[in-house]
Amino acid sequence: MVTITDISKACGVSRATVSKALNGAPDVAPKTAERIRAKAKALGYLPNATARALKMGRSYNIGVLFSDPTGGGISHEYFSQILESVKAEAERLGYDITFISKDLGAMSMDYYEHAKYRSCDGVVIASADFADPAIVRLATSEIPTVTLDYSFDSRTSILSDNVRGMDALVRFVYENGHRRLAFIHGEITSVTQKRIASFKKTCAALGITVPPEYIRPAIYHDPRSSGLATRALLALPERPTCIFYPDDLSFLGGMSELEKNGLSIPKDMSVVGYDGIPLSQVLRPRLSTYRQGAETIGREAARSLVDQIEHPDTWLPQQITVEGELLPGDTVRKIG
Amino acid sequence: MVTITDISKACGVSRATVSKALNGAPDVAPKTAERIRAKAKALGYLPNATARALKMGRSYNIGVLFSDPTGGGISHEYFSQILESVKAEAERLGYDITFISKDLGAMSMDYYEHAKYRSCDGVVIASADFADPAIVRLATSEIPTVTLDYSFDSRTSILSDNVRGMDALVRFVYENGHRRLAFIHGEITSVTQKRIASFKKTCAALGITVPPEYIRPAIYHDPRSSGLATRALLALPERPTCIFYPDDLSFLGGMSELEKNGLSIPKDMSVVGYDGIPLSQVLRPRLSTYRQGAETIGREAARSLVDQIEHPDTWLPQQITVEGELLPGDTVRKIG
DNA sequence: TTGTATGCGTTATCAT
DNA sequence: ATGATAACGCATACAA
Repeated sequence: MVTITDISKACGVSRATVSKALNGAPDVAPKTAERIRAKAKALGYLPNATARALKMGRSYNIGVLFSDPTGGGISHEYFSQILESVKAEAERLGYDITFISKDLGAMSMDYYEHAKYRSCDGVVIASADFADPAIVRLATSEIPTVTLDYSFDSRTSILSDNVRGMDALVRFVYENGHRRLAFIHGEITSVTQKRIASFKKTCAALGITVPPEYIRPAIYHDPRSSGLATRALLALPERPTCIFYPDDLSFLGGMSELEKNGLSIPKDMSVVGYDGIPLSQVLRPRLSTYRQGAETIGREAARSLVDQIEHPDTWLPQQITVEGELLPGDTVRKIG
Repeated sequence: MVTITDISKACGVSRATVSKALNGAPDVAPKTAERIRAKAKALGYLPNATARALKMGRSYNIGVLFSDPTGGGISHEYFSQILESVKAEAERLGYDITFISKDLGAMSMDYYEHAKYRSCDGVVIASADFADPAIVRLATSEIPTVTLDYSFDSRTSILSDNVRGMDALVRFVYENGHRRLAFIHGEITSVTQKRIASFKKTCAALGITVPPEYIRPAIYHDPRSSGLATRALLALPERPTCIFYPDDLSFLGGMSELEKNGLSIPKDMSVVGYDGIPLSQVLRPRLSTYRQGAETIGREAARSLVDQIEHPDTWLPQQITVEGELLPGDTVRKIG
């Protein structure tokens, strides 16, 4: 490994001068600086992030926390899109990303300890159980953090506009003549609560009455549970004309249940999803859904985290809401 | 931040003794060791991975390289599954993982330089363009590496059994009475070449003649290009009875094209995919496909890389082939 | 403009 | 059994 010392010897200057030259400090003669840089390149010098981090107290490394309580973690398209864009933006800003988890090898540690252990300059907390004390500890620590879809006091968060999204979906369905809307929702989280509330509120505003049995619990990203909920809805004396699914993937569970009952979409039953993952638009018929701005969410998360890291003085916590977009698709039939 | 020095002061011993005690060195009195460990815990001491890495020349950090030339990178279910299992196994072994990319912030570097910059103990190279000189540089460097689905000389690689997988699919289709098989393949890579060769070889072994126009190029994970290829196949004077798709996701492009032509699956056309991602088994009809052992592939990659890192003396390069499994599904109709 | 000295937190060597 | 000291590679305050 070629170090700053090697260059200093090769150039006949001190290590300090080399360091300055390499970092573009003003107090070094242009000619010397150039000579040093040329030599560094010739020798194949590479800065050592580890040594630099130790010295500067800055690792240029940010942690990402994807502890999906619902299981799959990264492997859901929505989250992997977010990860991808966090990664891209972080790298653009000069930061690497490291996964934060519990229990590294033999040592047992919580999220906060892991982040400290790796000297992360900050952490993006996505897809976590925000009631978990370990998450709370990290999110309320001195480490800069940005949370996704959940707000801690005096902390920055990036929020997908669940209220507006659900509102848009309900209105879209309403405009197509539907009046009997059923909603299958995921596990109760703050996101779920927002969606349920927005669903009910918009229905009320439109004069739609939603019978309690039209609201069914299921599990996010689990087609099976949504299939069961669908079955329950079909067993009702008065069936809904449109079913809202917790997410696009869960819709697939409903889809197979509907087909099993000989119902075709959207002729016999209209459906809408949520997320707007690429898959939803590749299906036929195209799923009517609401696309969350995963890419924007990830980008903003990285951006505001780095901003917080690099300008702690002028930084203020904020809730950034990222708007999505209604994807009309073809699974809502015009009726009435 | 509480350091080893803080503990040494609090215990009235030297930093050296503290370090030894914390690392379970034999040459420290059991009682002192216990006292020190208790104090460390009481003070909330956390080791500093950065300082440790600088001193020991081992970062306990492995890089993962996901530069999907076909675009999406991590966001394809197959790769995100691999990432997930690499991560899980690495963490189990005490290693964190960092993404390796090109061009971090202002500094332009290639993959090798990035890995050195972060002092990665090793790198898992997945989903990359193995013809890229930057990849070659990394894979043939002194850094321990493991490649997925591609072999470099004297290097360890984890290979999905593409030959066996394609063979199994062809035989399955054959047994269901099909004799006119068309194959839409992805971009030409070593994996693709293996699949095409295995397809042709098995067909030949079964006495099936495959007309050249039954072999169509498309792009992996791109439903649109597979849709176009499907259209071309349907336009032939003599249509195939079964179409092989490059992967499960690409099949969706073919599916919509088939429906557009009023063909139902598998009544009017049989199809098979490749990968066996969860999505494929949630669709109705269930896709007939070959499940690659993504989880095993990731686990073996992490395991053999760490083995190479920790036992460089006894280590030997090896090609590990991971078997998959035929998922019969319901998209191949029994004919004849 | 350049160089000297120091320390970031840790581990390892070698005395004691 | 314990401690003093050096070193990993780098950046910086300060002296020259």
